[in-house]
Amino acid sequence: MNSLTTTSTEDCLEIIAKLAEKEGHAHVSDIARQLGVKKPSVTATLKSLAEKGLVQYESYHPVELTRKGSQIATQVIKKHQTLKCFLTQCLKLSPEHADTLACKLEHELDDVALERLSQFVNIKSLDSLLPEEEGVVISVPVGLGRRLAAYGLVKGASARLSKIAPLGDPRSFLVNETEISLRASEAKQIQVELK
Amino acid sequence: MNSLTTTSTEDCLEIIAKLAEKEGHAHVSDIARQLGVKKPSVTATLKSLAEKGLVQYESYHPVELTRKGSQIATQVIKKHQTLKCFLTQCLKLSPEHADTLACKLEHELDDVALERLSQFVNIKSLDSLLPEEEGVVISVPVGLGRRLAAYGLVKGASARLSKIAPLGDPRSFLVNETEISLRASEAKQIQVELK
DNA sequence: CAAACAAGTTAGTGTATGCTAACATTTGAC
DNA sequence: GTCAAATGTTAGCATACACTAACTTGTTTG
Repeated sequence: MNSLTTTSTEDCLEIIAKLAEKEGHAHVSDIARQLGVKKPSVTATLKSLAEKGLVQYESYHPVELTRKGSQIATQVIKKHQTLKCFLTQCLKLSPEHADTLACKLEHELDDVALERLSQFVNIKSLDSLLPEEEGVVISVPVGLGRRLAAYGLVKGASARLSKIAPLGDPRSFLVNETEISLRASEAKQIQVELK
Repeated sequence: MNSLTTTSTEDCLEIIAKLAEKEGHAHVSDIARQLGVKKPSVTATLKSLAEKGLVQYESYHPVELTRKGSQIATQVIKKHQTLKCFLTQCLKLSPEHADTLACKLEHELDDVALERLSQFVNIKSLDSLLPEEEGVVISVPVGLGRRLAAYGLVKGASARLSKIAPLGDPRSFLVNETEISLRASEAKQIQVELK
């Protein structure tokens, strides 16, 4: 009856991903603070996440997202960013307000609605950029973040297609003046907002 | 810590309001069906609603919304309709899909966001209609519904300002060819979508 | 390197929500 | 008017989520 992920499950994965990205590791205390709950609640949630195979977790040890967990986190973050875009740009809410609200709405947004909303606010995946289009990166999948950040491919960077590859898979993009080569499978997971 | 109304509380009030409007009374069985839960769950919810002063309820007797309950129901329905408008018109979701999703999102939408979303999809309150504007009624507050329906003021009816009253309170509207006089306080609660 | 502090966990509760099975009340058909 | 079906309720239970208090493990620092 229950889906695999409830609201708090998703929230927790999302925060673990963000912390891992930013700090390299996710402490129980930090998760608790971000989530606005007490530490024991986090411990309990982590156990349940571990049972579902979404994180790798042993008591007193650092938490890691599994592949499955990363995928869910990436998807949630995608929804969050798309909603935030809509809330700030179309509804003119403040970034803080938009974040708060997006956090609540993201769990209800199904995939079809996400797709439509993306189109509506002009968000594409990096791999679907056309030659003359330029976009601002708004989300990078969990896991790829650390590697790509080194090349300047971070949230807020602007990206454009630099070379129309000869049908080839590794495609080149110009990110903040720097040329980066990405596999199509990677580019597909990166969201950009068209100008 | 808890606000007065949780998701299921609001859902329940909303459904009671709709049933009362349509059928004149709200049966436990009907509420349960609409809400997608079993009857005992509804009984429990009604008790908690009664404790909060949102419904008048005695075992084996018909449920009635209190004034406070009606206000909340009206507000929830307003959010629902506004979201539905956005989902169907901007995101091109089917009416069914939009209803389902709106039901989930409506509980998270705060008042500021509702206000902005209304502006965005061009929804006004009836009392703010300008002389040349015409709008389609999309929600009528709980309680007023039965009376106004008699005059043709129902969801889907089109309305325009017929007489610019001399600053006067009872203002006249032309609803589907019929002239209706409304108090400003009433007109303010009726939502219309501009064409 | 040990004590003190920080970080994390366990145990025990509480609330919200929903369920099933069994019981009670109403209502309507004869 | 009585009794069966429909309707509604109670009791008992389960799960998700969050809390506090008390305990354990890890870390840091003198």
